[in-house]
Amino acid sequence: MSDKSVRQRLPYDERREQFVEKAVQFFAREGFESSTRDLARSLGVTQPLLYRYFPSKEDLIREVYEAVYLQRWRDEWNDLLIDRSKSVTDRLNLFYTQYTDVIFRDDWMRIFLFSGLKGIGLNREYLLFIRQNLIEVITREILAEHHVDQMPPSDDEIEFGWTIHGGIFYYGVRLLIYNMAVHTDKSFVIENSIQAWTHQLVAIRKHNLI
Amino acid sequence: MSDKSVRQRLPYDERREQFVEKAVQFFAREGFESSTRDLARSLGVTQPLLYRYFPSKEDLIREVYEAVYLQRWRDEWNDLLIDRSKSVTDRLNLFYTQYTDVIFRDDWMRIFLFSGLKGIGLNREYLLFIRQNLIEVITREILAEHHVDQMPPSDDEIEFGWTIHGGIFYYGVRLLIYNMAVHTDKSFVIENSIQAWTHQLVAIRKHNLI
DNA sequence: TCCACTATTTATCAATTGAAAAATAAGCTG
DNA sequence: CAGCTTATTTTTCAATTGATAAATAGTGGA
Repeated sequence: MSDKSVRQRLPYDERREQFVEKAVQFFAREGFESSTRDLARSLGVTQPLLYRYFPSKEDLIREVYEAVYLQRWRDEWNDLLIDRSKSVTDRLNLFYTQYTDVIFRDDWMRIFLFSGLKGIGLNREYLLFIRQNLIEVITREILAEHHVDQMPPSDDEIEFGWTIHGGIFYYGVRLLIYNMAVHTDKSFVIENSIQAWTHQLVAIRKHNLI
Repeated sequence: MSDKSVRQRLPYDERREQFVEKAVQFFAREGFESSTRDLARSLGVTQPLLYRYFPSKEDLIREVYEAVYLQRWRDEWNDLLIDRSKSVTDRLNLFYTQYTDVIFRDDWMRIFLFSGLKGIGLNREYLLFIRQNLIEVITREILAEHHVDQMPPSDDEIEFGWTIHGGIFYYGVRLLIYNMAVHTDKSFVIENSIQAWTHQLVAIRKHNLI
């Protein structure tokens, strides 16, 4: 508002990138129902300019989703999780420390929850991805390390993985969404979750083997 | 829209109650950004009538929050959780079966998440209530049953309770918010969560006693 | 230096929103 | 049945919304 006269002219791709990047933060903070005018103001441009880059608000939001979801999973994690030169516990500790560094951020958490409530398909896709690349893999690795991997993971065993994963996720929700005073260090939560995961999973498996 | 001429005249309290009750379902389904006109339509009345009962949309929403949160905790649960004539496992099984019957509903889940993202104070109050009346109580009971209750629960031990509780909660989120196909019975999730809770909590305590 | 291209702004629209004011009618009391 | 109370509807408003069209001004190339 102060320096109206200065018209910042950026190349198409650069401006577009800037818009998406800042839109992530904006919508995470204000919710997807906030106006395109407020978004434009926070970007330091006028509102119609947004429509030069995105046909509609909905299209912009879709790009926000994609920016948040698709670019945060590191391919190296796939290798780490099956690296049997390390113990499963070490692998899981390393993975969840890094993974929570990525997702325990205000923008990621809030957009994940916002989009879930709006019923976008992307959430389901993401959860399917997590199941395949994380829950199932870890379950197999734990069973292998304890030499009880004669049969593939059952639905029930996978489900217990979700419970633990959800517990860790919920720690982030309480921390970032509900701003609860969390008196415990993240590493402690991760450590105990992993211990409980391995121990209980083996217990389930052995119980079913009888 | 069909029978405009029929003007249903209800006593003040009755109509007010009806409005709050239906508003819970409406906002859970459509989100809090939906218009008062749509809400009124779903109620079968005209939009200005809402303003005879609530000064503003915000006030109505506040009442929706309260209706959802405050009226769902059963006082008998406080007694159940400390009833040492039963094993802690039995108590927890009974409690979580009933508790999830109450909160694993579309309206409860969605309004809980919606209001959390909007940053209403009620969420924090509710979580503090859960901590005091559930997590802390259960932690004490588990420690007592295993005769390791010389010291009160530590923050870390409470935190692990949250992890388990969050895992169960997340099961509901996947089921009701993300509409994921959950192949496992609720009772199985509860059972394993409880087993993991008791086992891991005692492990933490014994580790700290050394 | 001038011109063409296009990034950006200004001006504007129609639809929707929360909310208030005025008009109407249901139903109780005498 | 008359009359009063008030629950409910009709009408209306100003503000905000997503989106479009036209005007303007940077910037690179001939």
